[in-house]
Amino acid sequence: MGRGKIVIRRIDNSTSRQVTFSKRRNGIFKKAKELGILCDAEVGLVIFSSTGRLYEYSSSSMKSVIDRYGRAKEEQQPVTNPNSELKFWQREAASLRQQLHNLQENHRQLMGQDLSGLGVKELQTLENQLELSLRCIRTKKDQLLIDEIHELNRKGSLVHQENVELYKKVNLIRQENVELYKKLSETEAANEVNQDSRPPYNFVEDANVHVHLELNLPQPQNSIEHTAPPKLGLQLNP
Amino acid sequence: MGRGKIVIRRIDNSTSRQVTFSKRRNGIFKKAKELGILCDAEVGLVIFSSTGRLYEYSSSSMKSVIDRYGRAKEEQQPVTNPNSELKFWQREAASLRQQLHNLQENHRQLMGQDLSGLGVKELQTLENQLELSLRCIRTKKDQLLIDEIHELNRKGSLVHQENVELYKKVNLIRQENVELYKKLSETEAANEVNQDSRPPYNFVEDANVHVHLELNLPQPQNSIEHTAPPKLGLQLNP
DNA sequence: ACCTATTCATAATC
DNA sequence: TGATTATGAATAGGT
Repeated sequence: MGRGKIVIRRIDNSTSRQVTFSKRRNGIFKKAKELGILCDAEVGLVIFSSTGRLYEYSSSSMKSVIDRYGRAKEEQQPVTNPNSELKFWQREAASLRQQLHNLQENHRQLMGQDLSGLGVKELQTLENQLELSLRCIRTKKDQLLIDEIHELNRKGSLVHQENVELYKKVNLIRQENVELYKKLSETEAANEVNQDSRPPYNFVEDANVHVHLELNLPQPQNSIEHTAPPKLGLQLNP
Repeated sequence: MGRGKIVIRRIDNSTSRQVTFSKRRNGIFKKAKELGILCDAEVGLVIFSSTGRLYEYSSSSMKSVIDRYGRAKEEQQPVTNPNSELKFWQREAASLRQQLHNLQENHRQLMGQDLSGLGVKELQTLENQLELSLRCIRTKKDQLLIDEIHELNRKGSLVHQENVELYKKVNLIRQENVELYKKLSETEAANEVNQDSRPPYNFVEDANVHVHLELNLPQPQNSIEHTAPPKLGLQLNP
């Protein structure tokens, strides 16, 4: 795989050796990565160049790989007390790893990956399960949205109620205003002072506002005759 | 570098994953050896397969490589310290348990359970994922079914072809029979022997069979005139 | 570092 | 598994 075939023996020329080292180091690192990804393997690779420089690659972390290596290499030490607890944890971890592995496979299939090796019947089961899940999730989502709408309506109602109160107050104050204006007129008439009467601007303004709002409320359903606040929100249960 | 190009991503099919693992593991070990020899480097390579099996190569000894690695990293790695070993396993188990727990939660949600605590946005994401999965799975299933139909059609064709050959033979033999009968009649006539001629039962029987089969084959598409076998199977690509 | 002829690794197939 | 082979990848040697 080059311009010519080479025999595998130490390259004498130190420059070529260095060049070849760089190239092949990259090559092997690439291969290591690919192996890890393609085959779902945990890979650790440590290389010291002839000059002593360290190069390393690990699919996870070098510490993890070395630890695992150390553990995997321990099949000696037959009978000692602290060993039994160690063994327990080792078995525990192995079991957990296995469970995790199984669940991961299952999970991937639920995600629609890794489907090769499944038959029509299994695919049908998966499909049914997913449809079921989908229905649950959609129901839940719709419920959330409906709840949110209800909540908004509730708040709208409160604001509406508040508006009703405010309109009542406005009416009262306006009434008071009218009364006061009447009294003032009477008093002025009694005093026979001929001044041009100032028009009640507040009153006229309020009336305008009132008419404008009435447009948004075609059916007044409460006892407040002329100053009802607009109804708010999407009414789900009228 | 094979019969076809591949993308570097986890191989779904577990059998091909294993096969590829074997091949590439050998490949990378070879590369590691060559690098060590050609470039006078110290190489350590540790690979755990997805099933947890350990494979290793070292140009010198793995212990030496790991020790040197530890020194280069200015860390001490007492791989065989029973106390820290115990701690490690306990942490490992805890970590695995945690991962398992997370995955289980995720899994349950994919199954449409345990949806409380999710917002509309998360539910929407889940829904999209499930719809995607569903599409994948249905595609896969449909493909399997279509493949099966194609296979059945293929077999049907073979049988059909065989039938064509058989019908040809039948025709030939019938022809031969007719000829023989004619000759026999002529011979008998020539011999002026006045026997009642026996009707050719075989011929009549064949004709009946022929008519019956023809009912299943309204459009004879080959040159065989009277004895074509019925066409089989659901024709997907006519 | 880049180029390319050549060897090599390996994906697909049986 | 193991063998085979077409094909793409790695790389030796050169600039």
